[in-house]
Amino acid sequence: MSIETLLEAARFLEWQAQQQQRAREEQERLRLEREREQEQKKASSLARLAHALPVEEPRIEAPPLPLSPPAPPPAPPPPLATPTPLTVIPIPVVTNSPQPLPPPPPLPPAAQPLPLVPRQPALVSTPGLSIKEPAPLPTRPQVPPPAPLLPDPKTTVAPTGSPKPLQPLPTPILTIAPHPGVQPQLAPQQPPPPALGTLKLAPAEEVKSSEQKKRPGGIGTREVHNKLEKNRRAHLKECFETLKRNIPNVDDKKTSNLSVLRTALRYIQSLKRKEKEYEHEMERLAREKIATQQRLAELKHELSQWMDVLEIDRVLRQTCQPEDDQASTSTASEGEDNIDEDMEEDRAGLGPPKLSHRPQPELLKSTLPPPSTAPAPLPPHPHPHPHPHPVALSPAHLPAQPQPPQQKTPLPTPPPPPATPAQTLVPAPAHLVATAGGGSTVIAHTATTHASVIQTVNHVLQGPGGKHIAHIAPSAPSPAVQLAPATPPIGHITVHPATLNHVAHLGSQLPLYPQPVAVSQPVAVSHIAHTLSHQQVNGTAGLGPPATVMAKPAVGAQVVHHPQLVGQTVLNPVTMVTMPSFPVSTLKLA
DNA sequence: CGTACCACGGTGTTGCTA
DNA sequence: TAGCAACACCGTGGTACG
Repeated sequence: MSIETLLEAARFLEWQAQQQQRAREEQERLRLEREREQEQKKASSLARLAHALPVEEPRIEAPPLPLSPPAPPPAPPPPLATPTPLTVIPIPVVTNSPQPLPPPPPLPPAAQPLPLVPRQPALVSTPGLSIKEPAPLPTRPQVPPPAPLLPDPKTTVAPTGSPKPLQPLPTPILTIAPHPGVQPQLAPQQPPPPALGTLKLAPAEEVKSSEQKKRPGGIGTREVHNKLEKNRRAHLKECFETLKRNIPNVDDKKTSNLSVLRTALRYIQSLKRKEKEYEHEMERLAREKIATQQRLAELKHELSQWMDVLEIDRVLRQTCQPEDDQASTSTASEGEDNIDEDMEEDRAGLGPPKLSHRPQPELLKSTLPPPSTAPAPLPPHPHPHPHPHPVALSPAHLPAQPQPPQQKTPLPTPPPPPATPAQTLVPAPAHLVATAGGGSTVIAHTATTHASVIQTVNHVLQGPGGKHIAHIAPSAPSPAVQLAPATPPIGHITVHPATLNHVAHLGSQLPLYPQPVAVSQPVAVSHIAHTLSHQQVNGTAGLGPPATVMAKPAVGAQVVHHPQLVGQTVLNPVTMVTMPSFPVSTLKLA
């Protein structure tokens, strides 16, 4: 504020100086004109008209009024300096008004000018003079405000006439008000625009009191105060406009401040509501995300298990390959294809009905093809399922995997991936044991490294059976260590009656599977054993279409369905050992 | 003491209504 | 078109605060 005031003061001073200069110029010009006129008049009609003077005087006065507009500026200058040059100076000084100046020049002490001027000083003198005179310079600050405005009012007022100007005048000078007659002249000087209101209020008494008050801190403080208040309101207004701009759907100019506030309130409330809604939405999405991630983890786990199984199977087959050459082996398969293949092989003269070993290519093929290849696959590959190789015995088993038809019948639906914990699946070395004891062939095809299973197989192999084929394809890595923790009890073990003894030992021999071993349908096993003895193991026994194998009681296929052994089907007379913990565990004994 | 805030009153403008 | 209400603007005085 102080800065502004200073600036204003500076500007005022400049303006004042300019005004003074102009006033001087005008005054001089007027003087010259008057002098010239006077000279002319005098010269022309001195002798004739003695009245000429009065007429001229009015003229002279008149000019001052019209000139007054410009004059006013000079007025403030009342600065004594200007007047000095002129003889009139003294008068103007007192009145502060430019008008005084004009009158003096004309000297024509005629009627009007004189009375007016003297009155002003007199009236003002008491209150105003004391102030103005003592501190001409200090007074400037007060004068300035009026000055800038003066020009306009004067210009407008002056022409109108003496009476009208009076009203406007009072305000500026403050003290002048009382004198209507004087005011007109004075008005131009100070009547700055200072609010009309103030002017109105300016009745003499009030003005005096206010002036007195103002003296101390007076007018200056009030003006400053007004200015501050004005700035404050401007700022307030700006804030309202800013607020209005930030509120959507608000008319630019037809909304009052009150409506702006109300609209803003509503807008803020709506934003809060939206915020809450979005928070809830975010929470919901977060929960959904967590659930999805869990589901994804499960799927990954299943996939990893399946992949392990596939890998194990592949490795197993690769490893089995050499042995197959020596002893006929068969991969799990009950499909027609397998049989057909076996048949073909037989035709090819690969060998007797026994166990026909597959050439590696086939094995690889069977393994390589992804589970997807077999839509309704049998245990083998319908899905990378844990027990894709349910059948490991008959020669037909090896090639079997690819065959879809059979799969349908035997193992209806591949069980969902075992819920077994995600153990690290270590490709279990396949154990293929081929022994030719008493003309019987025993093939153990296992995809699990689990010691207990292998042990079992070995044990079984040692038994008195004819052909013993064990195909164990656990889905789980089955390292003993890993299985130990949460190994579900062995589901079912179907064993040839003759091998029951040995199987019975499983429970005890399986260090990791202390659980009792269940032997299912020993009767059926007998059939199996019987059929096996008749070359059914190799599939050449006329099992017929794999799809119907199950239906054929003669086949004596023993199918053990364990909740977790979905899709495991043993078409050939075998003993299937299912181990829940393992994706696939099949033990077939012939 | 300077500044800011508030309240009051006056005035001008604008839009609506009888 | 006059009257009215609503609104904005302004000046002014009082008060609180740093």
